[in-house]
Parts: sequence; C-alpha cells; structure tokens
Amino acid sequence: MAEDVKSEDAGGSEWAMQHPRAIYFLNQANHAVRSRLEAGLAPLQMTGIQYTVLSVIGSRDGLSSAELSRRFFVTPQTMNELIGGLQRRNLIVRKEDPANRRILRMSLTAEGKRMIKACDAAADTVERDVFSFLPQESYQQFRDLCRMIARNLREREEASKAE
Amino acid sequence: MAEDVKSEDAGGSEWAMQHPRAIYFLNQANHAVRSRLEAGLAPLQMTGIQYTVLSVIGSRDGLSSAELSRRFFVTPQTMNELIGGLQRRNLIVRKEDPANRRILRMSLTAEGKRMIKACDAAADTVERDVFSFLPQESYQQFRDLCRMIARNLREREEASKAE
DNA sequence: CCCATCTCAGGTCAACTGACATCC
DNA sequence: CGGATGTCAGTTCACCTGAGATGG
Repeated sequence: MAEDVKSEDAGGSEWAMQHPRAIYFLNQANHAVRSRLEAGLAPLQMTGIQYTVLSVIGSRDGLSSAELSRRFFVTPQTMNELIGGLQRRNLIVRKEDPANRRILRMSLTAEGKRMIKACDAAADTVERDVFSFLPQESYQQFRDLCRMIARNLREREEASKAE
Repeated sequence: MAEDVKSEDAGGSEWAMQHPRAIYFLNQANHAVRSRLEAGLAPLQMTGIQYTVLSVIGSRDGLSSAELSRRFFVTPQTMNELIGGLQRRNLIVRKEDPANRRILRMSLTAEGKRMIKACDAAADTVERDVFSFLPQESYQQFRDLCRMIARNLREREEASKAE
C-alpha cells in the first residue's frame, strides 16, 4: 500500500496534482453548464457571448468596441463582429465620441434593456437548476474559487504584458 | 447592517445565488485556463480537443468514432472530422471490426503514444502553473466540485434522454 | 425493411491574421 | 509621423443539419 502520491518533500511547495487533472473536470463542468445556458437563451435568439457583451455594455454605458475587446482578451475584429450583430438587431446604438470621431461609444436601446431582463431571467433559472444540488456552502466555495482563479490568471496576464 | 442575503427561511432549500453568477466566473476561469493549455499544446501542433480525444483512445483501445461522439455529446460527423485529422497525421490507425465491417476501431500508433506523452507533460506544466497559487486543500476542493457538477449534469442528461 | 456506422456536401459561429483608411 | 480605432477580406476550427451508401 502506501499509495503516496505526494512522495517527495521538496522544501516549500508540497503541491500534488491528481489525475484526471482539474483542467479536465473544469472543462467538462463548464461545457455542461454552458450548453444549458445556451439552451436557455436560444428562445431569445441570443448566444452566451452576446448576452455577456450586452450585459457589460448595460452596466458600463459608453464603452467602445476596442475597450471591450481588451477586457475579454479577443481581437478588435472579433468583438466588432459580435457588436455588429447586436447593432443590426437594434439592441444597441453606437455614436461617435464628440472628442474623437473614430471612437464609437455604445449604449443599450430600450429593446436592448428588455432583452437583458429576459436573458437575466433565463440565466438565473439555469444557475439555480445547475447548482442547486449542491449545499449552499459548496456553491459559495465553488463560485469563490472560480473567481479567484480567473482573477489570478488575469492579473498574471496583465503583468506579463506590461513587463 | 444585517446584510442578509439568504433572508427567508423556506422549508427545505434556503439556497441563494449571488451576482455575478457562478456560471460567469466558471466560464472566465475556464477560458483563462483553457487558453494556457492551448498555448502549451501549440508547439506540438495539437489542440485541446485533439489531445483529449487522443488520450481517451489511448486509455480505451478499440473505440469507434460513433462511440466517442456519444461520450462527448457531439455528432458523429464532428467526431469523424477530428479523428480524420489524427489519422492523417499517423497518430492513430483505424481498422474494421472483424464482426462488422462498418465499424472502424481505433488504436494509437507508436507516434501517437509519443505524442500523448509530450502532451501530458505540457498539460501537467499548465496544471501546476495555473493552480499552484492555491493551497493544496482548495485545489482538491475545486477539482472535486468540478467533477461533481460535471457528473451530476451528465447523469441528468442521460436520465432525461432515457425517459 | 430497419438501424447503426460512416461519408459527403454545405453552413454557421467565434475566433484568428493581414491590409488599410482614418482620426488625434 | 505614430498610435489607436475601426473596417474589409480571407482563414481556421469546432460544431451543426441533411442526404446518402452500406453492412448486419
């Protein structure tokens, strides 16, 4: 027996991973949850990413496409396509920044606001459906851990870019 | 004060969600982790999905494309394209099932086995890099929670399909 | 005939790179 | 001019639907 995975005793970090890796389960969990969210949004003709972007525009009015693309670590082109779709459906409007005509600042239309409310309701339903089998404490832990991991990696990303 | 989020005392489930939702952080975390894995696999000319599929074939020799597609909840066409790529690169071979010529069972080639080892090393590096800022205990918790969530949703999926 | 397996054709969506006009 | 912003064109990747061919 003595199934000692951590084995050695290297000075400070006695950190042992297991198999399958957390990366694997993380991806599985996200995929399962995501597909339920997409299913919940489909009747509204929205994808998860569209909802996320719409939501961010709603909470911080006046963002530009380039700013959004940096926030989500995608290229300006990618973000512009996404936003083009939202604009064509009259969920947002863009207008030139008075100080710089190249910058197109975005706001929600009335229809966009209605859409967000509908999406919020769908997403809340999925959140409850997906996590309510967990005790409240585990749910909190899980949410906090995801937040910490995302924040930690984002910080490192930014640090390495600014070097 | 009394910032009581859970507020009411409804009989069994006093389950309260918070904002931003766990779904959101889960996706952020997965995206950040995933992009690092993809970066680690890129020098080997492999994507995350290719690695996953190759890995499963390695651990359960003799699978068919259709079986794999069911296991990963994608259409047979999608899985076939993926597998076609692996085959063209001589990482796997397929041969007819003696009992049914339509079924093409897959095995790793020697080159495929070498590739898996290289990918494993890259993935282990990413796993350590990404999670080692967490205490060992939190890492275990996180991994377990992801596993539970994935398993729970998969079970429900299958249950609803079999009804 | 029916069903499962695999293939072929075509389409969508979200990402990318590259080239470029425009504005400060 | 240089840097940031937005656009146009073309590509890739992982998914999809639909329409076969073929074997048990």
